[in-house]
Amino acid sequence: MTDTPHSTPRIPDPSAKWQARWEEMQLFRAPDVPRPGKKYYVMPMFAYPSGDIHMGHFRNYTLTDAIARKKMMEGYDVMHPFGWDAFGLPAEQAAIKRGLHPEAWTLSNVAQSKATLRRCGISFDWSREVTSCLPDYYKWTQWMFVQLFRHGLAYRKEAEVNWCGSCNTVLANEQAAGGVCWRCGNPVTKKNLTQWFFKITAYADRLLRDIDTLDEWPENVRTLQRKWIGKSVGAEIDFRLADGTKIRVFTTRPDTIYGVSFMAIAPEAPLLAHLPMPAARRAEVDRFVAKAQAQLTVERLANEEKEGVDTGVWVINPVTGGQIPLWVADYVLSGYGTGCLMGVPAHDQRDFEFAKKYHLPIRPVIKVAGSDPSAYEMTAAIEDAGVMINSGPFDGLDGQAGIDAVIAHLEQNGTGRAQTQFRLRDWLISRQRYWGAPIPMIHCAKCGVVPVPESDLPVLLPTGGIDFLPKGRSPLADVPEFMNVPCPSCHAPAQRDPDTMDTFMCSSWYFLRYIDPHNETAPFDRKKAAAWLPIDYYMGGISHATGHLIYFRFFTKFLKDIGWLSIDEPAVRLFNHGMVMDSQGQVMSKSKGNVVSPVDVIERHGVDPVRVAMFFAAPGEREVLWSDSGIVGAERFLVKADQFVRGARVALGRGHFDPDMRFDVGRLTSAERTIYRKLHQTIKKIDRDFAALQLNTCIAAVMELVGELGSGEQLRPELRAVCAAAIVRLLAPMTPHLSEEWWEALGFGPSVFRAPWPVVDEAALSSDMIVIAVQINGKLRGQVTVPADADEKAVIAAVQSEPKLNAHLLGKTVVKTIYVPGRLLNIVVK
RNA sequence: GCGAAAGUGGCGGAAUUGGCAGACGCGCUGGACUUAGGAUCCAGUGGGGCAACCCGUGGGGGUUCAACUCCCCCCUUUCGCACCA
Repeated sequence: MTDTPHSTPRIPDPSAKWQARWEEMQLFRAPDVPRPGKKYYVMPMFAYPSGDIHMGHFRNYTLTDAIARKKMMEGYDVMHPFGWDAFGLPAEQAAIKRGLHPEAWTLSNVAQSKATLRRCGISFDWSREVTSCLPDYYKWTQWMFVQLFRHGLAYRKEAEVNWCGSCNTVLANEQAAGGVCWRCGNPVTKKNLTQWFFKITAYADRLLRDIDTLDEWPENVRTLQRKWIGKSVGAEIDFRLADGTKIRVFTTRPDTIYGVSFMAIAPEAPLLAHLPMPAARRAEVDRFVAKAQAQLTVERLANEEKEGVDTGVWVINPVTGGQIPLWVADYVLSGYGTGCLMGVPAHDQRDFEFAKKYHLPIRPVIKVAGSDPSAYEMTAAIEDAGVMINSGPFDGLDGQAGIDAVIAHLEQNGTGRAQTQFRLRDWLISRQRYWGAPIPMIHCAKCGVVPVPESDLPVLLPTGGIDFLPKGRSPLADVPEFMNVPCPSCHAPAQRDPDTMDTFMCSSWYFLRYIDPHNETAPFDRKKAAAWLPIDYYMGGISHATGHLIYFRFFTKFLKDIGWLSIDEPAVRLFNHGMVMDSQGQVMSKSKGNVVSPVDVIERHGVDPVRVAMFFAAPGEREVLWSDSGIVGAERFLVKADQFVRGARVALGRGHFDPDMRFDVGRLTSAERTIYRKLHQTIKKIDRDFAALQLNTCIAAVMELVGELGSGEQLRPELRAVCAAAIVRLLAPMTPHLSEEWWEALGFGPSVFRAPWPVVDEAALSSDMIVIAVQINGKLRGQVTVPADADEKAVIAAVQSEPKLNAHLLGKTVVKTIYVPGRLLNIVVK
């Protein structure tokens, strides 16, 4: 990125001076316990230390920085902490590539990024910094694991899991969405492994229900979470083989039980091996299962054609007693419901397609809106609710009544019951990688799985002499000094768990550690947590909608249940910032070579002009196509503001003045009144736009004000100085260093962030004359200026006395007039 | 395929939520000051027209005195989810 020699006057960058002052006065140090009702906890998602920070980080953190600073000026005890999400695969991969240890690589990135953030003047309370790969942090990550285990929410099971062959590890369901690895994008395969899971499904109902309370979260995140949790209400129904073997299905439509014409079971279903299939069928089924299992998840998703094989086994419908064939089908998911479904082709489109392909009967049993599907050949399934037909004693029952009646019947006969299913799966937490927090569990031949006693935490990740190259099994398994420990319970020789935890475990509770980062006896102090929580403003990217943002809600609820927290939800408000792209609209990435470093830009222009340019480019939630060209306007504006502020001080002469002095509008000149009104309109606009993080229009408002003020010579010196003091403070969240410099130049101290935020003078807003837009037949024809208290009649009279406007009315009849007080008059004529 | 969001000058974006479309800025054009201008200042800048006016917020319909805004259909882009029984 080249930069032409300077085409605008530079404004001196006072950032180093003020950053040192802030450090000295501990401006950003949050109190241990905030004053009641006066706390404000604002945080960006912590960062993955993958190198130095780029313009995207700069944007995110200057946004929370601006919020934090405004809240300080509004008199809040602000906590604005930061930390490092420092465990995880990329560090390992980068370290392997460079021949470094992941820890060395990670910590050097942390140091580099931190230096840059300090250089940018972000108002983080560095005394609360957390780094998830350090033992004083992951000790408590392990502690969390132990608590989950003790409360029955961490368990081991053999399961078919998502495996990334490139990262050589298992992945959580959330990390394998779409059948590809979240980190490297490689297709995911399935493996049967014994792994640790967190029983997040036990919280599915609460996680879903409480989404309704998150009314300051973006609607799209709430929708994504609802769908991800995916609640389905219905029934489970037991079908039987002739020999009595139960085959259980889940359905949301028990009212279609008379329409079942086949059963379909997932190729992965363990039950398949035990079914009494005829030999010829068995061979064909085995071939089909082998083929399905060899397929990658992505391929299977891409294949819209449903395929299956008849097992030759017959099943009895518990309600009708009818015999139906059991098929293996690749569209049945082994992980959802029971891995087996009842095929109702007439009322489920997937079943319909399957039945068409394999010529299975299609029996309509639901009638919608009077048209009886038995009477014609169906071309698609009817999935809407309707009246039951061809259903024996249930005929005529409608919708929910039909569902309830069938469930009642099933329950009476012990062949089924009401049941709710979730799409959400338990959270697979173990990883076969080195760079993570060791799972604090010990496997003893005699005692089974025993948690490491809390007094023995942390289980240190060995750092010396480890071969951490991925081999598909845990590197720690090959470190005997780590693996071999006495059983905490019987003291016999035992083995540690060789796996490490998913990094999302570290990020599920970091917001709690900020509250009490140096506590050595507990993850955090409950009283401090009660005082600081919940997070008032949480800033992050949309990409975490169904991962981290569900996990940290889960942790919050769990910790509440075990008495550590008193809140149900971790964050009151969530804001998804937009991404920063290069000027072509491409994502910045090292491989593309289009990464812009904030350091370079800041060195050339100073911190605050870059901040202004970034804020001014777009509202906070929108993406920004970054180019240096925006800085030009920012610099011009800041030079003007600088001149105005300094000029105002000079005009006033020496001595103190009250920056919040009110003026009696009646005693101001008309020019002064206009400016005084504009000033308070600006304050009002900024308060409103800031709330939505539309800092672009906040800056535009100040630009307008500065433009209207000009040199300010038309104003009495006191008013001019008051305007200057207001501008300095209104800009302070956006231009913290320059505002400090100006605040000092105006004669105030010690920091503009200890000064009060300007308050709107409502009396200043009113005006004696107002401009009314005039429309004739809905078309804008001009304006009239009338006294502010003019009524409709007076405005009409003003229009008629304006020859240009009146010309439109001559020879016409006024049909009606619409008057929007203070805004607009529309005259409809014929 | 389903869902969500978006589409406004050459560009980034405004529009008090149904009330003067294009605020603010970049860029561009002309002028001033200048040895110079890539500084600064002044003026202009959606399109058409000498003008009165006309047209204009992806396209087409509709509701309304009034539509970027609300409703219906379509197109494009981006992002989620992707057989969840």
